[in-house]
Amino acid sequence: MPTIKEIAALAGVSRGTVDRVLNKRGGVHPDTKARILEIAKALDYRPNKAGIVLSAQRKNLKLGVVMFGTNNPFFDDVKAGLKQIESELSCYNCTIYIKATPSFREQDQIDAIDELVEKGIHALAIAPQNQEGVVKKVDELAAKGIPTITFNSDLPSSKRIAYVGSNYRKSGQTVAGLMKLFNQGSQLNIGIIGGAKSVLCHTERIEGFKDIASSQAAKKILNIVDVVWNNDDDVTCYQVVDDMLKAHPEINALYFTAGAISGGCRAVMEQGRNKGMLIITHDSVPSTVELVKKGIIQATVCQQPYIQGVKPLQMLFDYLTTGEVVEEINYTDIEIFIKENI
Amino acid sequence: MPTIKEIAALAGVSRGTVDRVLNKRGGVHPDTKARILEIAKALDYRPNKAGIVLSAQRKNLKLGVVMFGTNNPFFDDVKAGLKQIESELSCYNCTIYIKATPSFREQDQIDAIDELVEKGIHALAIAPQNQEGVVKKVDELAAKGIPTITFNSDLPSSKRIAYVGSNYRKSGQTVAGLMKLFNQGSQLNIGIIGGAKSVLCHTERIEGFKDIASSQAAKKILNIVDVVWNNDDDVTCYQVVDDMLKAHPEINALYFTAGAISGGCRAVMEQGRNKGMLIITHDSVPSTVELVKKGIIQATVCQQPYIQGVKPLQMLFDYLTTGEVVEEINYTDIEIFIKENI
DNA sequence: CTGAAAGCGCTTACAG
DNA sequence: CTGAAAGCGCTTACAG
Repeated sequence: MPTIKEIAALAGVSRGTVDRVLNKRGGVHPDTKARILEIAKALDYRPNKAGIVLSAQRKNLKLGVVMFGTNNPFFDDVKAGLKQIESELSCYNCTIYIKATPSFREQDQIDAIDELVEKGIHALAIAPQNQEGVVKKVDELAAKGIPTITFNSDLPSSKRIAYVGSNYRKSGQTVAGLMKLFNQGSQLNIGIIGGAKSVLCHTERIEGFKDIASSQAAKKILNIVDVVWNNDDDVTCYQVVDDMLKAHPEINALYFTAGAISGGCRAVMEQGRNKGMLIITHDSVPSTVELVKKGIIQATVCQQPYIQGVKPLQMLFDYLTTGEVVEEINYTDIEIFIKENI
Repeated sequence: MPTIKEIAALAGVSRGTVDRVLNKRGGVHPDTKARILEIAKALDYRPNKAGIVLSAQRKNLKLGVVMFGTNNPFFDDVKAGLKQIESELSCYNCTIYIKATPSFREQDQIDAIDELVEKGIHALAIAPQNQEGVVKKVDELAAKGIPTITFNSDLPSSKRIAYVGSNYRKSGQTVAGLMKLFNQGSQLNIGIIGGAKSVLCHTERIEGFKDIASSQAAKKILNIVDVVWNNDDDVTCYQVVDDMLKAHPEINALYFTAGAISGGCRAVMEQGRNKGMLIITHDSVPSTVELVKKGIIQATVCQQPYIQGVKPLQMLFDYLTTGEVVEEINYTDIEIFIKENI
């Protein structure tokens, strides 16, 4: 592998000059520049990451993380990923600041970002609320030269450099596909339990489900009877499912598109409706895993939460140190778990 | 983060001495050693990987890879993983030598290992045939100080330091679990198509399938009618499936536990038996993906082949440079793909 | 526009 | 048993 030192020797210049050219720092005579680029290309130069990272330690990088919904157990796995990458990056003199805003208030998230900027962060990873103020704030940071990566939920209209998370529409399609397979022939009368109408990922999953359910091939099999909302709250979920099942004795399948699943399942069991009831959910919080193992939930479709914690910070660190171009859309895998592989 | 330099200053010794203690190179006065260890512990010293890797470049590490079944398209994804990690490690002055032995002959694989040792490899990654001679060879390398990691297929009785690959028994169980869900209530009469009786992973999958099929809960639903072998060969597979279907008109489900799937599916289609036939397979070679998309195959259970290429070399490199303790058993995820998420 | 030097953290060969 | 020095590849602040 060629090094900057070798290129410098071949070009008859100093390593500093080669560095200036290769990293586009400017201020190099065009002829010298051309010569260096040619040699680098001929030798197929690729920078040595260990060298870059070691040198970058003097920058004392600071990365900020902002996320909402701290009290949702889904985020426990995300946090585990954050802890892991934090421990790795701390060896490189890189500090992570995490701000979790329990509420869904726009201003809280904006304040959190401001506090981090105050601390001097060089880049931001955010699980954002889909609100205009947050988009504006992200664009503001971009203008200041602070790159942002969204995770778990995207802000496609903002100037964020990348997104790491689920393709929610496709995961809703996958649930519909599973239901189709799980009940070949006979009809399913389906109750859908969403989280909140205002949360994009919950509605996108339902859209995805409908993509398949309303297709020619599935029209007669997947019959959506009702859609209710539980605000990710267990007590509410118990109530709405209890009501829905009483109102619709024909329901024989449930699709939980968000959290608070166990409350809803309790209603199913208390009404003695779990026998013959097909239940598919998302994510693998402990209470869901328990219900899958017991056979109450037949399948749960997951989105690699751990990776959602690790990858954004890894990408930002690489971006800031090696200047690596980042992939814009990084969908996590849509993983299907049943009793046997959970 | 504390560094060796800082510890040396605090202990009043040179960095070389700290290095000797921390990396157990011996030859340090017990008192000095104790003092250094105490300081390192108090400061929670963790070595800087960038420093280690940079320094390790002078070792000019060589890693060997041996794998069989080159002509099996399953290994294309594994090879893609190998290429990726090879490109990464080449920046660190680390060379990868790959030997693919097309045959299943024991001696070929042993010869391949010997050639690599001749080249001076510091460690070996091998997708091994489960044969006594290979086990002995791996133990021989271990005695020489050359560590081995198995991938795709394990040699648990050997002195290999780790395994990266599928838990085949569990993946067979997962297929049975899917079949149970896919046909709630009515009975499935199942034909199983294995690869070769002598290949451990094929038989383990069948054992796993039987674990579930013979359980109290599934006895009446999952009825295994016949088990045939195709030697991972398309022509053979067409023939055995053709015969099996003719002999057993009651068969309404097929479990392909190995390769050569498309040949078998052709037999199903030519007999007009695909309507109402539940087919579950393993892995995602292009022809299988095609059949899943067409709806001929309902689901395929995969084992992260790309990771099986990347991880063994990554682990060996880390082991040789940082001395990191390696996890012994590294099961890859059991991934379920259906039409919607493939 | 360019170079020389120091430094990031770790390891190694040599000298004593 | 221990230390001083050089080196892995890259970047940066300074001098010219």
